[in-house]
Amino acid sequence: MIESEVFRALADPTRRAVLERVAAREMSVGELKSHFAVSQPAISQHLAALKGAGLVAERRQGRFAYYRADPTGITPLLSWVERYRAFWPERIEKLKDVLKGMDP
Amino acid sequence: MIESEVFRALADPTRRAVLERVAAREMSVGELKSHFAVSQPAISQHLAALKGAGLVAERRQGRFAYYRADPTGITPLLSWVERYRAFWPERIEKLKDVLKGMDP
DNA sequence: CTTTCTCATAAGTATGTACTTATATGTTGA
DNA sequence: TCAACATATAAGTACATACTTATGAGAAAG
Repeated sequence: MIESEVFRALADPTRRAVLERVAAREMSVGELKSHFAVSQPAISQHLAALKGAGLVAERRQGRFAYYRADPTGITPLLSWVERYRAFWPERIEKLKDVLKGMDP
Repeated sequence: MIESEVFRALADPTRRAVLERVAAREMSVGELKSHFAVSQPAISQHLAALKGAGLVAERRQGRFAYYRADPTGITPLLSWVERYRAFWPERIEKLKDVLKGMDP
């Protein structure tokens, strides 16, 4: 299930930090690695997980791989939250509007 | 970190389903169990994880334990999403309003 | 008191995950 | 052509997690 993949991808703090880096701006694996205390394969593995969850996109150029966050990636998460509407009577209505404003 | 606990708690599909049940209405462990194909200890363990993440609250009455979803529990998740503001220029502003409307 | 119930905890197991080092794949520049 | 580079993949390891069965703790009912 895609929902589970997104939640699982975000459950790891290092992976969230990686996502936040590539959300700030597109970045190569090497530059990304320079910000973390883990090996290059670990970064590549985190990126693969984020990509599998639809949270990042990849652009290949020569021997470099540039990653950036995909803004549509957290949609499944927001959709899941939206399903709490019955539980959160009024508050959730505004979130619904946010979802409508997003690309489908 | 509480963020990680929330994401980890929600990463498991059974646990999300449990949370959705107790979000619909307060329920005892036994009744909750009747909706799932896992053992009673498994349900208790899922509830302990959800409680640890602040997603459910417990009410004890005699030999029964009643669980209900805690609406403030997903706040860390929404706060994390809100930190994407720089990445999602306009869309996220509305989500910010949602957070303001919530109990702190 | 003792049995029955509701639930939590303990202990064991199989699978998943986050990392490592080593190596493979493909690209560039000397 | 080939050596250095950037990244991905493979394989191994330590720890986490999702389950199980067995048992413990407390409340209710006989």
